[in-house]
Amino acid sequence: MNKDQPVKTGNSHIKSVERAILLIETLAQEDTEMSLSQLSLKLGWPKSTIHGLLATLRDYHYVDQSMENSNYRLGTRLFELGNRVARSWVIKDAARPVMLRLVREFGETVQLGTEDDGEILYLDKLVANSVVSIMSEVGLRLPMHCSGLGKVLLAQKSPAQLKRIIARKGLPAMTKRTITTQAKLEKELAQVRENGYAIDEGEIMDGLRCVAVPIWDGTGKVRYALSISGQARNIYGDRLEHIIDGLKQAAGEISYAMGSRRNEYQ
Amino acid sequence: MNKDQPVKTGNSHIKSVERAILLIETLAQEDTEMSLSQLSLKLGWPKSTIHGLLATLRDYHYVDQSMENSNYRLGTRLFELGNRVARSWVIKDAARPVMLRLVREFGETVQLGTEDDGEILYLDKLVANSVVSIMSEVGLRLPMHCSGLGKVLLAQKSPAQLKRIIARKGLPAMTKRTITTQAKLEKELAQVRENGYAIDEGEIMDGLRCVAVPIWDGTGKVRYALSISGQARNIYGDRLEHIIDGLKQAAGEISYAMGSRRNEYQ
DNA sequence: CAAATTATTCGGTATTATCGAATTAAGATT
DNA sequence: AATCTTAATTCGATAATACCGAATAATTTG
Repeated sequence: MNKDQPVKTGNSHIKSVERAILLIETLAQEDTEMSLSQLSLKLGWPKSTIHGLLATLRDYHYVDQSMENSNYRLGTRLFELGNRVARSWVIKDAARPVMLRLVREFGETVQLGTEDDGEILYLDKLVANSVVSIMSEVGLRLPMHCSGLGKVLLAQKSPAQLKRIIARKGLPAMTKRTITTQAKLEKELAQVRENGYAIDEGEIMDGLRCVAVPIWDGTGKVRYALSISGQARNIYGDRLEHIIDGLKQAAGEISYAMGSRRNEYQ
Repeated sequence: MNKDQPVKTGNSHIKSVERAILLIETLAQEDTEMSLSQLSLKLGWPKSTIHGLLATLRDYHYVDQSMENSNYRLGTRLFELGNRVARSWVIKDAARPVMLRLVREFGETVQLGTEDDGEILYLDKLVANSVVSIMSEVGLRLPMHCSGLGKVLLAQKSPAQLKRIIARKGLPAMTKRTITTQAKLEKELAQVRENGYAIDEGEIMDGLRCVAVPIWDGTGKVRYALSISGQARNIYGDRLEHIIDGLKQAAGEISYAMGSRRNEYQ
C-alpha cells in the first residue's frame, strides 16, 4: 500500500532539452531580463548554442525577447500554462470562499498549500492588509520542516517517507529556531498528529507565527493544508485558540466540499 | 519610430527542444493526463523518443507523472513559472482594487487584457456574482478583432501593424456578427479612436456585450485595456452610458497609478 | 495464471546540436 | 557623420548525441 514516489532522478537526460530548461530556470531565478551575453557568461556555454535554444523557445513564447534591447525574459506562454495547471487544482475553488471568510474574521494572512516532491508548494494566498509582508508567494516552494503547512503534511507521512524526504532535502536552518534534527522533527510531528494542528514559531522567519491544519480530500487522504500566519505578537493566547478553532472549522468545510465525510480531527 | 516586432518565426529550431515543447503543448491541449502510448499515437513519434524527452521534463517538474498509473500531466513547475511571469505585470496590482470597485458598482464581469503577439491575453478577471476572482480563464488567448479589449488595442496600431496582424492571424468569424473584412475593421477602429471606447456586440459570442477602454502606462503608450462585459440585455441605454463613464474613470485611475499623466481620452 | 498491453531500457547509426569564427547589427564616442 | 566597440546573429565543419527499433521489464486484464 506504500505509494512512495519512485523519485527517479534519472541521469539519461536529453542534453539540449535540459539546457533549454536550465535557460528558463536561469531567467526565472534572476527575475529580470537578461542578454544573450549575460546568459552565456552565467552558464558558461557558447553564445551560438544559447542563441539556438532561445530562438526555439522564443518562437513558442516560452521565452520573450524585448523589442527595444533584445534581452530575453520568461515568456507569456508560461503564464498560460501555469494557469492551466492551476485550473486542475479543484481545491482552490473549494477553498477560496472559506479562506476569504478567515481573512475577514481574523485579519491575518491565509494560505493554502500542498506537498510537491518533498517541498511545500503554495497554491493560494489571501493577504490581510497588514504591514508585514510574508515571504511566501503563490507558486513558491519552501522546505517542509520549517513551516506550519509543511509540518501538517509531513505528519501524515510514514517514517520511511519522512526519512527519504530528509535524505533528499536535508533540514536546512532558516532561523535559529528551525528544527534541524530528525529526532526533534519526529517528536514535533507526533505532537502535530496529537493536536490536529501545527505551529511554526519563527522557524522560517523571525517574529512570524503560523498555525496550520490538514484538509482531507475525497479519498480520505491529507493532500492539502490551510494556515493562518502573522506577527507573533498578534497571534497568542485566547486569540490563538480562536484562530485554531476557526481554522479547523474552515478546513472541515473545505474537506467536506472535497468529498471527505470524515468528521473529526485526529 | 515604428517598433514593429521582428516576428522571426525562425525555422532553425533545435529539434529535441521543439519536440519537448510540443509534448507540453499536447498535454496542455488535452487538459488531462495522457499515457506514453497515447502521446506516441497522437504525435506519431516512437515511444522511446517520447520517453526520453518526458524523463527529462519530469525531472524538472515541467511534466509530472502520476503515481498510480504512470500517466503524464503538466508539471507543477509550470505553475510556479507562470506565477513568476504574472508577478512581472505591475499592472495587475494597480488594476485590482479599481476592478473590484467596478464589479461592486455594476455587478458585471470586469477583465484586464494586453496584446501578445497579435492576440489578446487575459491578465485578470473578476466575476460579478462572487467576490472571488475566477482564475479559470485568465491566461487564455483570443483573437483581437472580435473583442472589446482587442479592438481598443488594435485601434492604437499603425496601418502597417494592423495589416501584419491580419496577415498572420486572419479575421476568423466567431459568430455571424464578427467583423471579417479589413475595410470594416478599419472603419470600426476609427470609430473606437473617436469614441475612446470599443463595443463588442456579440462578435465573439451571441448575446454577449462588452465595453472596453484603453489604459495608458508611464511611457504614454496604450499597452493594456479594461472591459466590462455581460449579457446584452443588461448593458444598454443609460446603464451603458454609466458603464462607459465608470470604465473611463477607472482606466484613468489605473493609468495614473501606472505613471501616466495624460488627462483626457482621445 | 496466462496473455496482452504498456512502460522502460539498450545499442548502433546517422542525424543534428555544438562550437569557434565570421558577419551583421546596434550603440557609444569623438 | 564616421569610427570604434560591444553585442547579436549566422555559418559550416565536426563530433557528439538524439533517434529509432527491438528487447526487456513491469502492469493490467481476462
